[in-house]
Amino acid sequence: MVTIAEVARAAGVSISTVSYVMSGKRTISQETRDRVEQAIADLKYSPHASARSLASRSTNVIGLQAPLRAGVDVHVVMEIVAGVVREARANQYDILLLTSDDAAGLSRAARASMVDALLVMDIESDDPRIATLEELETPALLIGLPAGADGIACVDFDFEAAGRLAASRLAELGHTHVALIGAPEEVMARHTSYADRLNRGFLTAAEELGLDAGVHACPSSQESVAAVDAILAERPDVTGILFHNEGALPYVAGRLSSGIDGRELDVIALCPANVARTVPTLTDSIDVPAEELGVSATRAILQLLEGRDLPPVQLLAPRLESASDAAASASAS
Amino acid sequence: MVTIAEVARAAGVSISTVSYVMSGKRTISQETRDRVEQAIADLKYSPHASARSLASRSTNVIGLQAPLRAGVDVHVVMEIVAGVVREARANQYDILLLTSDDAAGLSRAARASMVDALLVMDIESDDPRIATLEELETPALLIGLPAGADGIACVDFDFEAAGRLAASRLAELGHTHVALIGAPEEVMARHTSYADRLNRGFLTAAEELGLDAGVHACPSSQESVAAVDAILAERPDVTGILFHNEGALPYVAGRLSSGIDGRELDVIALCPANVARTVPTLTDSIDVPAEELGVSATRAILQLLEGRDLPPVQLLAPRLESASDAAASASAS
DNA sequence: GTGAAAGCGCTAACAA
DNA sequence: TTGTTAGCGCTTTCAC
Repeated sequence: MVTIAEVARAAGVSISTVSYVMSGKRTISQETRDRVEQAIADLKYSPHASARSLASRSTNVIGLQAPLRAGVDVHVVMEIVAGVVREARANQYDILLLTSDDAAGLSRAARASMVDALLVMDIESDDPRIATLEELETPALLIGLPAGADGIACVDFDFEAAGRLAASRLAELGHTHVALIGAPEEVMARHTSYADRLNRGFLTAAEELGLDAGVHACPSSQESVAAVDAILAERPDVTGILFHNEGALPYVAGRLSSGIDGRELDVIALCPANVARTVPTLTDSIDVPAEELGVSATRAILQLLEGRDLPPVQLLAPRLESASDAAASASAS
Repeated sequence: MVTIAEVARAAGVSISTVSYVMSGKRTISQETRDRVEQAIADLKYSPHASARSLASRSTNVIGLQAPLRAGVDVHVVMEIVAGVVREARANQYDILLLTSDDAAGLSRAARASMVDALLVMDIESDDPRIATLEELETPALLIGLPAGADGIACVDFDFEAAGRLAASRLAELGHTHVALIGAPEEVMARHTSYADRLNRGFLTAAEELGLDAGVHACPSSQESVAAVDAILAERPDVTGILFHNEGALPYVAGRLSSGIDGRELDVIALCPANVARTVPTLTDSIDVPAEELGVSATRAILQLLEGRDLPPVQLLAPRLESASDAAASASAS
């Protein structure tokens, strides 16, 4: 193990000079800087992370609590995580991966000073972890939006606006009977924050627009086919659909796009653009900018770490993409 | 921040006693232990991770390099990661998440002493990161199996045996013309270790059994439907299929199970059991025990950390599950 | 522009 | 069975 002392000796300077060359917190003569940097390179020195964090009282690590189990929108979770890791690394931070469904894990990491900040995913409308986070002195940020206003900053995709956007788009297309086919029963039951908000946005906008609207749960399995058939049978006037169930999408996409029993349907899928692109028969879609969300959340928490102020809630606005746009951008790339 | 010194003062003992109470490396009288533990609880003390790792020269952190981008078997990756995190936590280790496609990230984490060991996923047959790992003094383990025997231990699912198993099962069912419909072109082209091995196992076993066999790439998108049709058109005698493409499975499952143009097909899907369970029309499947794989890999690297010996290659054996078994276990749970 | 030295909060000899 | 203390490798005052 190469230590800072060896680098200092090799460069013929003091330890503190080496430290200041690395941190840039002091002006150093060009000549000295060169010698030190040469020594660092020659010896392949990298500072010991723990020693550094013990002395500086910061770890340059962000704790990320992500839902890892298959079931809920795996692609979305993966992309958010990828965005978080990428943006963190771009700012000299690393990511400590914490298991979900575990409030204790959050305080453990924080109290052991393993992390400088916490990023928490998979938020429920009334999430028990929020109380834990509020007791901690560690900066924290939610990727999600719980029901109550609270002391923890939030960053998320604006699912409520997405619901409204879809409803008005369907109205614009002339539909009077619309349906949101969404998350599986379990997710709805847990009041996962995004499902609640999407439902609300869709239903309120539909009501304002005078549409006959309903929300329907849907399994993320092959059984989605039968489920969708049942929904359409039960509501024979429905011709406009907002579909938000990434797992079920592949099963039902072909069926929906070709219409059912001669009934022509317009389907708006709410999913990441690259998922939508794997389903060419889709008509419209609303992108869930998952990676961008991870990036935004990370930027926000980095702001907190710099002591800068932050809007308490930051929502990424939805954008409608018609299939022709998607095809165009796909062929362009 | 509560320090060990405050705990010591509160309990009326020296700081080393507190340390030894926590580590159990010294016998402590029951009375003293009680007082110390009480003080720890009262003050909500948790030891400072960096201070501890600086003094003890170990971090209790394992670096995990995982492929985070959507594209390759998202469910499988997630479950492996979940298994790793779970098993690591059960043994007092945390997981530092490193971005993939980045050999430099591995040595950075190792040389900064951020991790005690490295776990590397998404291995290609001839992976450039192996050379990097061999230069490091940090224990490392691959989840995957590169072509050449090398100094780094490997744990993986036995894809080659799975290929053989599928071929012989199809032979047993009476098929003489079989096909492996597998990963997308890009994955094959990269020589991802698992794809290479699956192909080899399937083809060699088929040859031994006198089957007419072929391997076909398949996109993980809706286009898989057309791709599969093309494959079946091109090889009109094929009636037995090993299907290994989780992304495409939902698109083609129904079609394959119902037979095509009156041709009856037997399809064995190679995918995690919980994915297979979401596709009720599947006949046979071979489980990819992804979470178990993560657990095994983590156990193996923990052994390395304890200085115990390890078999250089450890492969989880495939098991065939018929659809009736799967249905039975699903209804039992 | 540079150096000396006092910690940061622990662990693990060494001593009793 | 317990206490004292010398580090672990760095950052950052304080001094020049």
